Amino acid sequence: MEPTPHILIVDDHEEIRSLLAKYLRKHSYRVTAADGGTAMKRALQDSAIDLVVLDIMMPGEDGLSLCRSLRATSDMPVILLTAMAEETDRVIGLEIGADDYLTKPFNPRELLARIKAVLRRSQSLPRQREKPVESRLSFDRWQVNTEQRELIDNADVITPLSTAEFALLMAFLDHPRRVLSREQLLDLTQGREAKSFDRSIDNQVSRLRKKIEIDPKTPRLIKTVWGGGYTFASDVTRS
Amino acid sequence: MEPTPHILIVDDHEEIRSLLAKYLRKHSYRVTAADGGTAMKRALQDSAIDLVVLDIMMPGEDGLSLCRSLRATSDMPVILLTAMAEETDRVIGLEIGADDYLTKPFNPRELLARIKAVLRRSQSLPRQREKPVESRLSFDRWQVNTEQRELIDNADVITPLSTAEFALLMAFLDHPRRVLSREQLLDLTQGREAKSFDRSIDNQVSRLRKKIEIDPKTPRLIKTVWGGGYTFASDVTRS
DNA sequence: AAAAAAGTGTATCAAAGTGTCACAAGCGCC
DNA sequence: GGCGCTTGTGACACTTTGATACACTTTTTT
Repeated sequence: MEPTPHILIVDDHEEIRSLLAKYLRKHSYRVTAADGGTAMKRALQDSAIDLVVLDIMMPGEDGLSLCRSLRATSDMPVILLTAMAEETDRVIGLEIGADDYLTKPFNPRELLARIKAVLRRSQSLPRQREKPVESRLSFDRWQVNTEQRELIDNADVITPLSTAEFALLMAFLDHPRRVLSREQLLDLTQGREAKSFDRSIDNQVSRLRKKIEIDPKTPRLIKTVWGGGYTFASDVTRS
Repeated sequence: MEPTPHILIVDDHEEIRSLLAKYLRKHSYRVTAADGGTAMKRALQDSAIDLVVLDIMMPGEDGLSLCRSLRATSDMPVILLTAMAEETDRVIGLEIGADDYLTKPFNPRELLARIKAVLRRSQSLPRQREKPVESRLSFDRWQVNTEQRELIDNADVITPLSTAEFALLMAFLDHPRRVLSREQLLDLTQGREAKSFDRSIDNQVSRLRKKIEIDPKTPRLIKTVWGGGYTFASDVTRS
């Protein structure tokens, strides 16, 4: 009974990040997006990542060396993306230890297939992960079924969550008791930047509150921080 | 709209302190300087510091152990300064958890660049660890639920607090029986500097008094110190 | 002691930020 | 295609906050 795999996308292009994130989420993966090496390392620290999709061409520390350093410390599965179809790149990539390789432009469906394949392969032989896998998340009076993306009540009543609601909830559960700005939440849930006057997070918060709060008018779980964002005000336990 | 970051410089050399302070202020950071561990701890208590620049070679308690103790209790970003370019020092520094590292002599411009980089990183995604989970605070006839950001009466009546009111109350509860100037309160509650003729703190005090004082006209908890600021005139107990 | 200056309390107002409803575009699914 | 569900946008009401104004208090000056 595995929880939903958690994919980390590392790419400096905002559109690619959000496109892939959206696509993979729709196919019920959990997704975190990072715009470079620094963000990648932080995400690996903060979350239990199962697979990394890594763009090779990035400003700053480039993808190949990131992949190499990743491989130096763990056996995290990696799928490389590149703009060039150079055979040499392919060779280098696989030599470095990438599990698979895709050249842009590619069909998201193809990436999905590769991800499935790599995960199946990597899960067949047990690997040691950076963090123990969490099986069940619970907070307040709720339990989260991350596979079915639904909430379970004390009384075993099931409340389904939409893709966006689930992503938002996971962002909060990954960072409880911390003020998350709307920008951060957008990045965590969709890997995209805010438009001007972006109110989508406010709306999702409103929708999520209706599902998890006893009285949505006076929320006790998702607190508003005026001028700052939102905070998840409850303990989260993994069991 | 982020407030200006507040940098704390810890160095025993007066010239270095004032030089760096001047330079960073010119680049519109807010700067506090400390000549050693004691002053550093006081500054961390009294102000909302965003990043510490810490000299490793200091008489008394040395920089490395200061850095270690800093890390033990918080995840404050730290940049270390050292006179020696020893590789071992670098390794030790980063192992201890410093975010970056600079060897003297260095160009102030370079320090500036590192500060920017570290702040960007530390603000991009909040870190995993956080202060120890809050206990219950109580004073006078009130109990504070810091998680829910609300006040609870003797008779279990709940009084909600706005974001700013809660921040102000926490500033007082962290420094009971001490005179806090309006500038300090602004820094502690919002991490910003006062505009000219800034009366926002006075306003918030007025609003907070209406909620916590029995008779707001003759306050017993938040006392005015004429020409000095305000004082919280009650014991605070954590349970 | 009176007058002036400096500092404070708070009502009032405007601006900024937030909650949420209605609606439409998009998508998946027959 | 048509239906239902999801999600972002725009709109509007409401809340929170800081600025301003003025009355009042405390201190300083004369």
